[in-house]
Amino acid sequence: MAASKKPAAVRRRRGNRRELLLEAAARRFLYEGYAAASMRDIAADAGMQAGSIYYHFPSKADLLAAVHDEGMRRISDAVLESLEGPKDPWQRLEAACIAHLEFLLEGNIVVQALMQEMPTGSSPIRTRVTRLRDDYEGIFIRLLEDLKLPRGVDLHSLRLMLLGAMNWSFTWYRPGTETPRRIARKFVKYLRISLQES
Amino acid sequence: MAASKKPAAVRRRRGNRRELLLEAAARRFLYEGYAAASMRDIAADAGMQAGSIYYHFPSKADLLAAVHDEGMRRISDAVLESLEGPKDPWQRLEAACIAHLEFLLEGNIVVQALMQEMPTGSSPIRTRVTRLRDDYEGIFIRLLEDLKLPRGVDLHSLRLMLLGAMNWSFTWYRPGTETPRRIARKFVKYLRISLQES
DNA sequence: CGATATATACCTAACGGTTGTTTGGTGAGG
DNA sequence: CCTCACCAAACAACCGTTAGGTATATATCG
Repeated sequence: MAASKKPAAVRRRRGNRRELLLEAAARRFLYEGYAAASMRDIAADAGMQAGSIYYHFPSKADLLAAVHDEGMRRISDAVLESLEGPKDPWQRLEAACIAHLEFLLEGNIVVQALMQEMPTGSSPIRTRVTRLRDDYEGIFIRLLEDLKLPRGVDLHSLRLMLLGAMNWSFTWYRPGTETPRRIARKFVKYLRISLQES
Repeated sequence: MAASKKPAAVRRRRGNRRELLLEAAARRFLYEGYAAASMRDIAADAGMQAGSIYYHFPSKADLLAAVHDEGMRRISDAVLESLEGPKDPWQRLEAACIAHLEFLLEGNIVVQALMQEMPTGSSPIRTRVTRLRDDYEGIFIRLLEDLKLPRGVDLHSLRLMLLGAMNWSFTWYRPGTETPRRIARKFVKYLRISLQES
């Protein structure tokens, strides 16, 4: 019995389960929605009791906010990293779209949870989340500017169109048929054919 | 007084409040989400008691299904009606997109509620809703086929791209800046420039 | 070095409130 | 008189959250 003195308990150190909790919450928020996901279920998925969540997060709303923050951070990092290679503006846009879609459709649960539920009302949490989202979409604004498109093309609408098409794919995408990479390439291609000749 | 023999009570005949209930439910589902909207609030908006809902609908899930059915019916009718005028394939596509976006962004609450919440899980309700949605999107498939686009253009992806861009606009659209009509025109234009030369 | 204090990361149990739903009744129109 | 369309009240179940206790790891001290 001396061998099992501290079998797995040693791994349970400062802040270890917090990450687990975040992932469990993201999964529940994604599949059931924020309101329908109960703190008890989330806690159970993370292997703890409902009350224990409040050691890590002050409320359910803050849990959602934390999921959003983490998701935005991860997809932002991935997209920015994808831009380190290519130099050609169209290739850069394509690389960003591929990274965006791959993270959204195959990536971590935490990122996918972003699409399902926005903090409701006009809470301070919501405004902060909105700002994070705007910052992220700013990346794509800059990519479109670099394309040097002909006058008369509204970059604002174009960004909304491209990101909208990609984000909506979250609702219909099922693994196995098309890869996120190929979907992203097609979307960019359809825009490229038409807009490139300046 | 013969004219007001049955002043307002006559309007309260078989199934009259059902419509009101549907509208109230749609509004609550839209603004608060399905799970967060309570039967008591919905009933109060329709001017009745919570229990009275169950005279019209057997459960909350069926209420959501009814909202979906009604919403799909309304937007389908609107889009099909918009196609009665124009003959040119591109004009027909544009007309359909305008009708789609106008109904989605400014139209009836019942239609807007479609975008917010899908029946979760794999319930029979969900599969029926999904089938309705597929039928509707079939309209756009046919419109794209009529365009006689060059080979190599995947109509399936193109439909998903176009409808995705439009549906996602529901998340960012705010009245006052751009009209749904102008947004639809731009989206179609960006595709048209690139794909038309065959 | 061993004993003791402290902080961490939970658990257990309970709180008041809200949930979807059911049951039995009721008043008015046909 | 009877059916339609509701009301009033209650049901158990579940909700987010809180309070208090506890075992473990780490730091402090004699």
